[in-house]
Amino acid sequence: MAEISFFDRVYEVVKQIPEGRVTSYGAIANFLGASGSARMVGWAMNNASKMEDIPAHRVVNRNGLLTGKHHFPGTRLMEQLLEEEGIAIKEDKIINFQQHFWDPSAELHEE
DNA sequence: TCCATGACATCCA
DNA sequence: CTGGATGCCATGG
Repeated sequence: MAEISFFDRVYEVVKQIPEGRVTSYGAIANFLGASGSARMVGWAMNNASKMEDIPAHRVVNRNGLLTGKHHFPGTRLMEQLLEEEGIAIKEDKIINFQQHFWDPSAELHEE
């Protein structure tokens, strides 16, 4: 019965990421109150890869590095999508990552 | 129940 | 900078 999994939490947050913005796995994990379980966030994204409503390309690691680009179909799809939103990519990492960074715990709030 | 894996984060050499 | 090791939590076999 509608048991809310950790993934669902991640999906909700990721889906709320505005365009031209990005966030980190740790930030989401932290927002969920599970700082350290950032792996779960990434894993959730793996499952989210099949979700069309999950802009996983807006989720990167804390370095702003496109660690998950290898999981996208194609080689440059992730960075391409980000560039489409106005985010510059250099060497698989986001330029001015801090500038595009979107902190859910700062912009969002508990349900 | 135990073991292995995972799109991370952080520390140390 | 690179590589190895540890922690953290959840899922699957």
